[in-house]
Amino acid sequence: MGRGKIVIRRIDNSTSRQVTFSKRRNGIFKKAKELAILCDAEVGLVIFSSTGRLYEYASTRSMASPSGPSLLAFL
Amino acid sequence: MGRGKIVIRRIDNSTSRQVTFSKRRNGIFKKAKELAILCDAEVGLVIFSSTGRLYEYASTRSMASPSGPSLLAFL
DNA sequence: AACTATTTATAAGA
DNA sequence: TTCTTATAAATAGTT
Repeated sequence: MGRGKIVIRRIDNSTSRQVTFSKRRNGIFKKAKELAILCDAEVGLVIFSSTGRLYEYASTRSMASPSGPSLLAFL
Repeated sequence: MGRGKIVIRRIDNSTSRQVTFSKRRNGIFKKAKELAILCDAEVGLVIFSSTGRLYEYASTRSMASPSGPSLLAFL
């Protein structure tokens, strides 16, 4: 899915890893939103980057915590 | 991404919706696993189908509940 | 951050 | 519901 085929293993180069993370994070959030809409599903997605930053998506209020969309803030 | 282009809105036909759900659910789980490995990220994904069935994935133990991977079983 | 060549995901069909 | 395949979409490597 790109100029070359890749093997699914940890990307050693930290710059490349960060770039790939950013691209694929956007991709998976888009997929999550599409799935929720197309299929009338409830979807919760939580991602912690290797640097510890949190990214999350909840398709519905019931997939989120009472105070907002911080699905797993308790961890 | 297929024989035709589609608009992202709820699929009315319940059979089609189920088929699309099954395909896209597999796709997003694959993406989640790849993201976790490639980018050394922690990923938690929870999906409830419109029929109420639960599907989930947690890349690491810390993304899952103590008793197993039921990330949001408390909801 | 943009660009494309390619790979991958998948919509429609069998 | 599993398999196929034409095509849309995601993205790896590049600039």
